[in-house]
Amino acid sequence: MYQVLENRIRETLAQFLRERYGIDVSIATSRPPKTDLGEIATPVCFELARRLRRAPRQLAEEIAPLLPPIPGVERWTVAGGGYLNAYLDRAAFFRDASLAGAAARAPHPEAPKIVVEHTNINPNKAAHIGHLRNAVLGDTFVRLLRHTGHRVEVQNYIDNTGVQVADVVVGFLHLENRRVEDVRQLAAQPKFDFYCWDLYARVTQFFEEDPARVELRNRTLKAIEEGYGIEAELAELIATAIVRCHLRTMERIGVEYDLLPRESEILRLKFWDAAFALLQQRGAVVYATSGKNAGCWVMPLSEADEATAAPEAKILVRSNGTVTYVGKDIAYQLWKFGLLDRDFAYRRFHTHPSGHTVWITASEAGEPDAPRFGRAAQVFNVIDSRQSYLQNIVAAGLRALGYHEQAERSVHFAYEMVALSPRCAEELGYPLSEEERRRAHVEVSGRRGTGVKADDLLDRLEARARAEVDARHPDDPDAERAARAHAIAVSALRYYLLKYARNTVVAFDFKDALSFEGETGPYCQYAVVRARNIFRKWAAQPTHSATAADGRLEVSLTPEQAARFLAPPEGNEFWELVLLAGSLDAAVEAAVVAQEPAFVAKYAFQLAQAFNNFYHRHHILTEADAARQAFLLMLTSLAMQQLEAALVLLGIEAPEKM
RNA sequence: GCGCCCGUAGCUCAGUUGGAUAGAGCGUCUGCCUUCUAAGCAGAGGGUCGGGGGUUCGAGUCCCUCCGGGCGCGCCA
Repeated sequence: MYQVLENRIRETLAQFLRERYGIDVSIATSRPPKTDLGEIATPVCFELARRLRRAPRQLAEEIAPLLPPIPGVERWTVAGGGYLNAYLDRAAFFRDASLAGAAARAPHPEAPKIVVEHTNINPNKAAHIGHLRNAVLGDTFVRLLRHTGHRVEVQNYIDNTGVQVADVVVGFLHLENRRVEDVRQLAAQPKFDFYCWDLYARVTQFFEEDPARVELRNRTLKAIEEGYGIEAELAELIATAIVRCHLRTMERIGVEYDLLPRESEILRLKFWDAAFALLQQRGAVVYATSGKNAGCWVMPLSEADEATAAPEAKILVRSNGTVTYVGKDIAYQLWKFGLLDRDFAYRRFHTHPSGHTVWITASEAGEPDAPRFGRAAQVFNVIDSRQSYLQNIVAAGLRALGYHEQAERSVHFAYEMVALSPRCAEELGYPLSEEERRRAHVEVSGRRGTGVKADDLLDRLEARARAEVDARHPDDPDAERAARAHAIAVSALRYYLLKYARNTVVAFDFKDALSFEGETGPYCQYAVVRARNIFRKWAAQPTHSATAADGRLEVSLTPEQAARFLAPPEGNEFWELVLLAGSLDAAVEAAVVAQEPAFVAKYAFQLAQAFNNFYHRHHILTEADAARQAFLLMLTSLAMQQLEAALVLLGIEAPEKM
């Protein structure tokens, strides 16, 4: 609702200034520090003052009385050195916000498609907290985009033919001397991803002990890429089993996908050949005949500099003819935009708990009723910021092909890594040097098997939540308590990963992550539960049960009464809650524009905090004045609805009881 | 060496195209449960926004510079 008012004010003001002063200026708006000063302010007169060479305060005083009426705006004042401050019609805002609710905008079926690629875990070991941050950020951003009416396709890229899978294959074959059948049995076990986590770390050690063993990896990788022998068979087996483990893990926190594109198909269907032909055709790659890159196909990244003699270039095809990761990524990015003259075949792979189907790519025999994947108008790649160099090269590749618009619309949705706080690393038994102990954080290494596994963390969160739930509601059915503990655990985890801005390194710490108090997901859920309790008890009163049976709040309150309860000064505290509750749309829009899901997390917490404060000060069920009680109920309803909606966008569900 | 990011309260972090008196959580201390659930609320204390210079009506925010820290820069992915 707030955003609607903001837009009205911006448009009206811009038009007014154009007509009266002949000036085109973008109108910035902000929230005044206190509601005494109004609800929406603009410093536009300062900008105007510069252009017209007049005093800002004088201009503001001249403009304020002349502004045309704006629906929802009661009056204007001039404040400070020349702010124009709008005072909203409180009762109208309350009514409109309550009526508008928090419904998502329906996407147009023909709207341009946005592809969001996230998760992308190497299918050779269990997921860890770093992967959780990726998935939670990506998933939340997808929810925000869909809520604002965008058509979104979620892709989770599976690098099933890479070095990491090859290493685990080497582990099974040469470290453990397993046969395919042995591995097949292991892969059917529930914690196969944990098994591979340890094996992968052992393989890393195995290579370090004797560098000559790397040859094993190279042979294995080649067999996997070309798809022959026991190695390829094992790689397929392992990667598919691990992908299923990852999907299970992500389903625990409410993350779902549309498509799993696999590297094996990019190879088999010769996506690279098509991309390479394009790159050659348009002169975007050159064959190096001399220098350190002799024998390779490279993409020049800068003009040859006479001073340095060696222009910057990225190798796309190695001298042995194999394609680098970036090369394959360029091909994949081209496919996402529908710029590659080929497509995958698709098969159903899995059904999420919601009933949604996840598709996987195939090289042949696709199912005929598969949706049309790819052909995006915009692509977000959720990848940690350590890969920004490579993401830039992918975009440079598109530009080199002349696809400037698609390069612009290739967004690296970057976020900083999740490391461990030194305390946490020591808790986990990793030895630290004196120097590391003084650091803000220490990096984990999947290669060495250090880090916090996603499922372990979730188990701990659920156990902790379960203990809290059991202490409060020992007599409730077991299944209900388990479901609530799960909802609380998910909320704690998702909020913890979403409250940090993307460019903040998260120094993971069990104490913070396992907390259910203060700025946490459970705190936000608790506010919703408190509101629900009020309605449950209110509806249980004999005189109300009839009206509340359909879940809708039916109380009688005239606009005049609402206006009276919201009037300053006594009504200010209510008005501030109304205003905040009515600002979800503005928070979501800001989050989408800035690509920063943390904005919505912060908003949810603020609203929960404001509601808890209100809850504490006003006892609704014992309110004697019927009109006042009706008002308080409506206010509670508004705050609850908006908070619930904000939480759903964060992937958090409030349980009935806590 | 080059590139990107960060430096705000004891700790962890917000601070939306530059805007009004810089905020929150945790921790510390003090109060509040016969009340709609205390996973809560209220209060106290805590700041040269890393240092210096500049831009302007106005800088935590933009520019320059220095200091400190993180991450990249491979015929790995």
